[in-house]
Amino acid sequence: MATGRTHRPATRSRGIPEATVARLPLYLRALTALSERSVPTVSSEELAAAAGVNSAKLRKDFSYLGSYGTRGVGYDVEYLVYQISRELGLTQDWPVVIVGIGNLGAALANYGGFASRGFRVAALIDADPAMAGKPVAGIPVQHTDELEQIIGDNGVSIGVIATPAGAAQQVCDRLVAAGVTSILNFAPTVLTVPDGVDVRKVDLSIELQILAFHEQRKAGEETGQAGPEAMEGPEDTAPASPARPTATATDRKGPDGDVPAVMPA
Amino acid sequence: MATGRTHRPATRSRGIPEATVARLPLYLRALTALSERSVPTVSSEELAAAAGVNSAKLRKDFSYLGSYGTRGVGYDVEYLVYQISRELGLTQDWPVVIVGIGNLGAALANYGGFASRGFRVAALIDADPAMAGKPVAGIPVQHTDELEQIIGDNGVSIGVIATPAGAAQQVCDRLVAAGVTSILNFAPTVLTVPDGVDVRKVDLSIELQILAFHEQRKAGEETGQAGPEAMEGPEDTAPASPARPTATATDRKGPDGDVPAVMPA
DNA sequence: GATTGTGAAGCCCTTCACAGCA
DNA sequence: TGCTGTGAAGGGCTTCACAATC
Repeated sequence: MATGRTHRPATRSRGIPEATVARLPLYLRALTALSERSVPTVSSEELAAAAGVNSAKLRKDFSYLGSYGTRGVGYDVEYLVYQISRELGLTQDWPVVIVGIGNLGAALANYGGFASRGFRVAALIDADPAMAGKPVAGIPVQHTDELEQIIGDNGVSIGVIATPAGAAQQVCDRLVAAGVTSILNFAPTVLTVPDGVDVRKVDLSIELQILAFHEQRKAGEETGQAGPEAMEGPEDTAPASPARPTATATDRKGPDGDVPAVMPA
Repeated sequence: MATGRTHRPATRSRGIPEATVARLPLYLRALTALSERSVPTVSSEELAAAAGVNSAKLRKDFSYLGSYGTRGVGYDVEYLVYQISRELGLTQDWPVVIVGIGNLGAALANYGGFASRGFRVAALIDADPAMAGKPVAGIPVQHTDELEQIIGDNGVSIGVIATPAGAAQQVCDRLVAAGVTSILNFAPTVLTVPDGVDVRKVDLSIELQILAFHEQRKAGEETGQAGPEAMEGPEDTAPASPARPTATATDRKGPDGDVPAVMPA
């Protein structure tokens, strides 16, 4: 997962497990697609396939919301769309501000998935005075000086941070002080927030690194190697392995053999 | 969690739990920052704070990699940076292609976090002929027709999909056929891939929906309400609740009371 | 004295398997 | 008969707490 919760880490929210909450948007998307095709009902098996999960998990998830299905038949699509939307709080309007209108901020502003799900981009905010007034996705960018005013006037409780890493904590502090209690952070920084404020993090490079880990293992398997320790060692392009500090004869009990000296292939 | 694994869902990779793998990039970032400040050693407590996790978890995570610390002292920063980089496969060069050079694709191409972590943007690919040759982040965009050629010539095994939802599966199929075995998907679609191909998903609107869920609960608590079912009901801005299909007197055994008729406040 | 490394306990989540119901 | 809803079992991850080590 590309993400990390910060607040309420293991607390069930009104009996609904976090893991279930995280899947509700997935179900909602699949259901919306069915709804647009005017499909009246759907079985747990079909819906699970569309959402990319297994059907037992889906039924368990729905059981936390209530008994919304009909045995022998399945789930009514429209009804379920409504119930999940309600549970997620999407039947109300959520004004959102995006801070940091670079490439990513602009991408977010243009992202259609927001408007269609109860979110409304109330304002775009950037620290660059040259950006002020310039329309992005049809919304004029406003200067950071007006941040507090904007939050207050629009009753914004959700903020999106798409600034460079260096500015993120400061922006975060101002958002929180102005009344924002939920933050979606795209900057590669760990944000510190007071209790009662939720932070979710999306980190593009972390996802790639996780993929690289698995990719490396595949490469190792292909060539009959066991894993990364068979692949590594001083490379042409990489810095040489730093010597173990304070190395003795008995330490370095890694899971497998010790550091080999040559990189195969 | 902004993400979803698709392949190897619960399989430990060479004894390293998935949850641990997902945190290694976090530790790596914190360690890199310490390294740049020339900090020689760090305790599990300090590093955990910098990475935003608890120290017992961090020590457990590192224990899967081997005994890389020194009791009574802590961890050697440089040594740990190298070991984690190696474990993640970042000591080698990973050529990456980005398909779909809209706002998001451009943001990804410009994202500095890639180059600094062993990833190299080998090519930018877009279906729009008007984009062809146009430089983005200093790299000329190439047309989709050349996709297979590019993958083959550069030995690309990791692809990033930043296209609209409708094009994602088709692009995915072509990437996989050309030899890509890891995909980072930003399109709001569930991708179907053959065994042996990893997909990770980053979905911007899902993260916001999860925040909205918690935000809604906070609002309910403030006003002394228990949860969403106390907040919902037909709203001015939302469509009225669809009637339960085939409703009888005994069904609808939701976790709390039944659907109220009026929205407070 | 300080801090790591790790068995053990507990918790949460997933999966199974089937009773219950339309 | 077909499919949902759910207790129970199983597995993985987190947290605790302390022995081992520097």
